[in-house]
Order: sequence, then C-alpha cells, then structure tokens
Amino acid sequence: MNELTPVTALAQSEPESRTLADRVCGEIVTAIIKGDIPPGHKISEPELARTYGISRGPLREAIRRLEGLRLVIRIPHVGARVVSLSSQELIEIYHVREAMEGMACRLAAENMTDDEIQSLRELLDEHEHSLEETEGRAYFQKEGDLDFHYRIVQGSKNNKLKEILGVELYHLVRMYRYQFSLSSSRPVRALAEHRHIVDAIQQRDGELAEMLMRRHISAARKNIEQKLKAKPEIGQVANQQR
Amino acid sequence: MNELTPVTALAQSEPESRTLADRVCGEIVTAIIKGDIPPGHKISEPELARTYGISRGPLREAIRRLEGLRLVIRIPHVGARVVSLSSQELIEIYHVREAMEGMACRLAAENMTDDEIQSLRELLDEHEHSLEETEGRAYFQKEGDLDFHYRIVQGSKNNKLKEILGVELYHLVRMYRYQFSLSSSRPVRALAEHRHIVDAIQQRDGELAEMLMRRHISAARKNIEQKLKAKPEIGQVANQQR
DNA sequence: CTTTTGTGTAGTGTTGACAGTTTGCCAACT
DNA sequence: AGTTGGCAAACTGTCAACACTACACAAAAG
Repeated sequence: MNELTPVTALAQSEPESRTLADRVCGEIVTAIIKGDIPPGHKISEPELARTYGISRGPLREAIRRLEGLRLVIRIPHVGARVVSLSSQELIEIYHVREAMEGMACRLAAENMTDDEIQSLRELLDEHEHSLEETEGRAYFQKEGDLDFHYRIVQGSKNNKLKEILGVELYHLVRMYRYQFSLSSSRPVRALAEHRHIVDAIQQRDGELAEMLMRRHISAARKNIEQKLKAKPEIGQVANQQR
Repeated sequence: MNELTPVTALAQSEPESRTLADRVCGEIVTAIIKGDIPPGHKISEPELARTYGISRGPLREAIRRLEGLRLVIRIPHVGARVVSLSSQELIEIYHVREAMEGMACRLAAENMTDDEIQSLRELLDEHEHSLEETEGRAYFQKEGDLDFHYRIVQGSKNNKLKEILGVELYHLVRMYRYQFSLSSSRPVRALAEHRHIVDAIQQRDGELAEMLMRRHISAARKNIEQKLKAKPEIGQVANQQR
C-alpha cells in the first residue's frame, strides 16, 4: 500500500499528476476547502472548463469524483453544487468520528509499531513547541491536530478505516475549519488529551485508548456545539449564488 | 430527504432512471454483487459499452461512480478492475461496522420514533416466520439481516452514518455474501440478538443498545473468521482473467 | 393586477472521433 | 534456450460537436 504522507500533503500535486482529471480534481478540492469556491455555489461545467483550461470530459469525471468525496452534490439535468455546511452535519460528522476513531485507536494500540508510537510522541513535542511560541494562534495547530488523528488512523492498519476517515471525512472537517475559522480552540487541553491517548497506546491498553479517544472527540464536539449555539447563524451561510 | 426503501431495493431501477449513467451504474452494481462480473475481472470500456448499448461517455461516469462505491479500482492508463476480495478486507469491514453500527444503534435508541420501532418488530416477526418455514435455508434471511441493520442505521437519523454504511459498506457486505454463500449461518441466535437489540431501543437505553449491537457484529465477525480459518483458500479466489 | 402559457437561452447528457500510452507478441541477438 | 528489443494492436484519456432538458422571461388571457 502506498503510505500517504500526513494530511497537509493531501493537498498534493506531484509535478505532473498522472491524468488531467486527477490533477484538476485535486485543485478543485483545495479550492473548495479553502473557500475559493464557496459552499452552495453552483459549479458550471463550461466555466470551470475554461478556468482550468481543459475540456468538459475530464472535468465531468473530476466532478464525479468530488461527488464521491461528498464535497459536491449533483442533481440530474440541473448541475453540481458545493455541499452547503449545516451545523447539524458537522455534529453528525463528529459522531461518526467518535465511533470510528475510537475503534481506530483501539486497533492502533494493538497494531502500531514502537517506532510509530515514538514518532507520534515527537509530533506532540513539536505541537507543544509551536503552541508555546505562537501562544495559541497556531495556524499550524489546526492541521497539526488532524495530523495526529491521521497517524492514529494509519496506525490501526485497517484499510477501510483509513479510506473512510482519510479521504472522506477529513476533507469535510478541514473545510469546516477553514470556513468557520474553528481553530482547535482548546489547544492546551487537546494536547494533554493527545498525550494521554499516546500513553494508553504505548501501554497497549486498547480499551482505555478507545475510551480516551472517544471522550476526546466527544469533548471537541460539545465544544463546537457550544460555539454554534453562541452564534447560530454560522451554519446557515451561503444560500448565495442562486 | 428521500427515504430509501430497504436494502433489497438498492438494486433499483425505477421505470426510467433519470440518466443513462445512473441506470447503467445500477445495473453494473448488481452484476458485480451477484458475481456476473467476477472479482478481479478487468472492466473493458468498449466491451461494456457494447453490452449495455451505450457510448463510452456515460459508461466512464458510471465507472467513476463505482470507484466511489469502492466496488472497482482504477489504475491510470490501465483500466478498472472489480475489487478482489481478501478475507482480511472482510474482517476489516466488520470492524468498521462494529464501531459505526454501534454508534448508529445508540443514536437510534434516542431518535427512532415509536412507529419505526414497531415496524422493526414486525420485520423480525416476518424473519421468524420465514425462518420456521424454510428451516434455515432462508435465502431471504441473507438480505433480511441487512434490512434489519439498514433500518437501525436509518433510525439513527444521522445522514453521514446513513451515507457511509448504506451506500458504501453494505454493497461490499452483500457482495461477499453472494460470492462466498456466507449465509447468516447462525440465524437463530442472530434473530434472538436482534430482538434483544430492539428491546433495548424500545427502552431508550442507548448504551445497552450500542453494546448489544457491537457484540452482535463482533460475534458475526468471529463466526466468519472461524469459517475462513476452516477453508482459508476462500479469500484468495479470483486472480483469474489475466 | 395576477396567473398561466409559450418561447428562448443556457447548460447538462450523450455521442463520435482523435491522440498518446500501455501491453502483448514476434523476431533477432546473446 | 533465454532474454531483449522493437512493432503493432487495443485501449484509455482527451476533445469538439449535437440533442434534449430545465429554468427564466415575456406576453397574453382571465
């Protein structure tokens, strides 16, 4: 299996990706995640074809793939739109993550190599440093948090988990974070929880690791729910662009 | 949201599905699941285009969609192949199901309506009857089991769960069952477990419901692991077709 | 003034054709 | 005899053109 690099590299583009559709698909993904193409926006095939300088054929395939990534939804004879972000959907995603990453964490405790665990510890050290320096602003922390979770998922050695979490949910999570500027928000506590999780994994205590991870994500979800309750209009952006 | 009919209807074809690609996609899905197109088989675009009497354009889109459903894998400039079934992958899927359906079951206990629960009970009654009559042969039981799980997932009212389990994993599970003739194998015990789960849901005991569901799926997984251990060659079929 | 119907335009679905790459085979060479 | 090189066929990726659907605006009727 091709070992994927951390999340930040999912925004990939090797010098010349193999096929036009693949490359354009990647570009559109980053455009959507970073908000260059706002949620709810209509995706016009001729327009995008001109933008990227390709024909409609490959672009249609790219859009089909985006549909598979749940980043756009298509309606026959009408067109494709970028998924509109409802706060409820975000909550749902966190519920799914709670279940799946909990399982991933238990499997990671069983299957991760000692080297991987050590590398994970070093990653947390880096996070701590960048946290001290930037004092919480930590743009990197946003992606860094996902890097941590990404590695745990990789450590589960379960390909289905890796597929679903890695290529399906994490894109959406990243999108939400960019759009809402939802920084991890409680970075200090999160980092401490991360350390406890790694401890459990190192002790090969799968049950504890699972429980800690589920609590960790559950806490993050509740944190987000509070934030959303404070300013509830945030989930209802983007009924723009007809 | 359009409420989907039970699993058996996923093999759909409304009189005239809206678009060619969608319709053909559905046909190919059933062909793959039923084994008409064997695992590992090369998918030739011109050949399939002739078979279904359409052009390569819509067919390519259908294949892209199959890729999204994880039923085929594509290699650039080489082509698409039906996923080959490894026994390990099947185990992995059951691990994922354990986590996700456990969560689904907890949410179902919180969110299912009384009517839905009642309907679920009636479904189990039907299963019991068909079980008594056919004395375990129960071709229907195979799909019936998935119907039960499908309804629980629907009852969770979590769209992400519904998406991932409904359109992604269940296709694969159905494929394995057809290919390996893995009937539910322990239908009596499974039915009893189903009843206990419904009981927990009706009592709105989410934690218990989750635990029972996880045990249920975990037991099914272990059952399959034993079967696979008995005849280990079963997972390594299909290196055929060049 | 409101509602309905007809027409026009934009855009998606579909088709066919062309170019580049991969693969399999055959022959020549070691 | 085994291996390597090149050649040809098939297939995938890409592009441009056509057909049909859906939506919008406008005009006419109630």
